[in-house]
Amino acid sequence: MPKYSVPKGFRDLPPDIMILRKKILRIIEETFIKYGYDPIETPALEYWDTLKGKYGEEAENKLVYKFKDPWSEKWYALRYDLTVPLARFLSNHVVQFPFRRYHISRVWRHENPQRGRYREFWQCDIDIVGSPYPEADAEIVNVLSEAIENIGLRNFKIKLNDRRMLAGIFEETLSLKNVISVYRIIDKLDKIGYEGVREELAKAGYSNETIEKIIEIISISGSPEKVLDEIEEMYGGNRKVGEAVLHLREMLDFIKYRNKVSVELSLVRGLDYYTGPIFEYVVEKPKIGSIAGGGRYDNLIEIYTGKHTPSTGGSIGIERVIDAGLELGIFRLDMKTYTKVYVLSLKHDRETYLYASAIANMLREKGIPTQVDVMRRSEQAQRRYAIKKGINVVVYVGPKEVSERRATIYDRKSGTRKVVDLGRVVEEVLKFLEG
RNA sequence: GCCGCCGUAGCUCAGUCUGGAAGAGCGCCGGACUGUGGAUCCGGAGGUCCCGGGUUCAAAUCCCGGCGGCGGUCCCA
Repeated sequence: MPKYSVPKGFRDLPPDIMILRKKILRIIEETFIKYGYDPIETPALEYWDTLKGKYGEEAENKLVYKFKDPWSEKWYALRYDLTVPLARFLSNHVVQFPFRRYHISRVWRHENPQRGRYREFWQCDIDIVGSPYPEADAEIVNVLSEAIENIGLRNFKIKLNDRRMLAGIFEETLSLKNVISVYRIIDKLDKIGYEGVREELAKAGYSNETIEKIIEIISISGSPEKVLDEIEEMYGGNRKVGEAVLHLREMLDFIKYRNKVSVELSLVRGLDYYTGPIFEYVVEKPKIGSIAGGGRYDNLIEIYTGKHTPSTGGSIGIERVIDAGLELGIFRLDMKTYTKVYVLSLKHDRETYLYASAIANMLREKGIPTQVDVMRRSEQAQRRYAIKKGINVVVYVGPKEVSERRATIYDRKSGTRKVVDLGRVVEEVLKFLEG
């Protein structure tokens, strides 16, 4: 046990992990930019009043980090997601609609940590503010899908539903009491199966007739078009259901990854602020929960700005993407440093070190990440260091090189060694790096 | 939050059952080795045995409570 440890559910990220994370984040960010999204950042800390009442009872009572500032006596909270801070941001800034923004940053949730779940994690969030139309929802799904695919994860599925279908069917047509508990139960369908859902509904006190109706609804499956047809036939008379079916149909027309989409009435999602389409990305193989999710929230921003501002968005959870990719063997933690070249000093005198430093600077000027010895270590110790770090090109500098104004380049991959004039070092090193 | 397993060096763990001097491998640092060995060998550093209490002549080991990690549940990214 280390003497000083980090708080539960929080982690340090050492260089090899950070190098992988940054690579993945770069791919995601490039995809976002390609679709016209621009970055924003907001504070980690918000006033508790800002976040209050947006996520649902359970989240706010147990999951949001909140505390009283001992100096000002004010209540603060660490942000729980990036969507509510966006809504708050809009009350302080004038933007042009559609406002397409991305936000890649940390969020905090006081949950019990386990596989793929941490108390501090990063979300890669995109939103379109201002559009009520299904093509905006479809664009979010397309961007997220492409980003996930660009990372190298191919075997994902997109579960799609609409809050209006849930409300129309369960709350209005069936007029169920305590719908939240029903949502909780049907949300578990994937894990416990139809029998499990039946049992839990019975345990919760619902009549057999009601249970069979619920089962009938959530067992509608097949292609998205077929599912929507059936729902419309059964519940199209309900205004909310009709709106949702129409919206999802139009949305599907714009989705490039339609073969990955399934419309599932058992998809619920916890956050209170969703009002229309909702979706979740899941991978089958590592059992890791969802890797991305989102939906439409037409009423959230109005709370902050006073203006009705329909919006839609979603986010990718980077730690789950990484955990899944590592487990599937798509990613490897094989890069320990960005450094490409190590300049090795064979003698620990001022002249040799100045010469080594000059060569390193020549390489750096060409943008080649280069290290020199600052430990005055033996040749062996320096060589071992370079090997351990996976630096394949070593430039040897000793009294001979200094007096002859030369350098010896050693390439570990090919095992070749070459003595070159000082003026040609950069050029020759580049050849080794490319070869 | 609840249930289960676990906690000994930076990491993986042995030792715990049956109480009696704190260990191994890997990693880290250095050397053998005269200037270009992903080798081999040698040496060195590194410990609150998770924390607190109890039992005992004696606790890493037994008992109680806490904390932390992992898996499940809940929920979600």
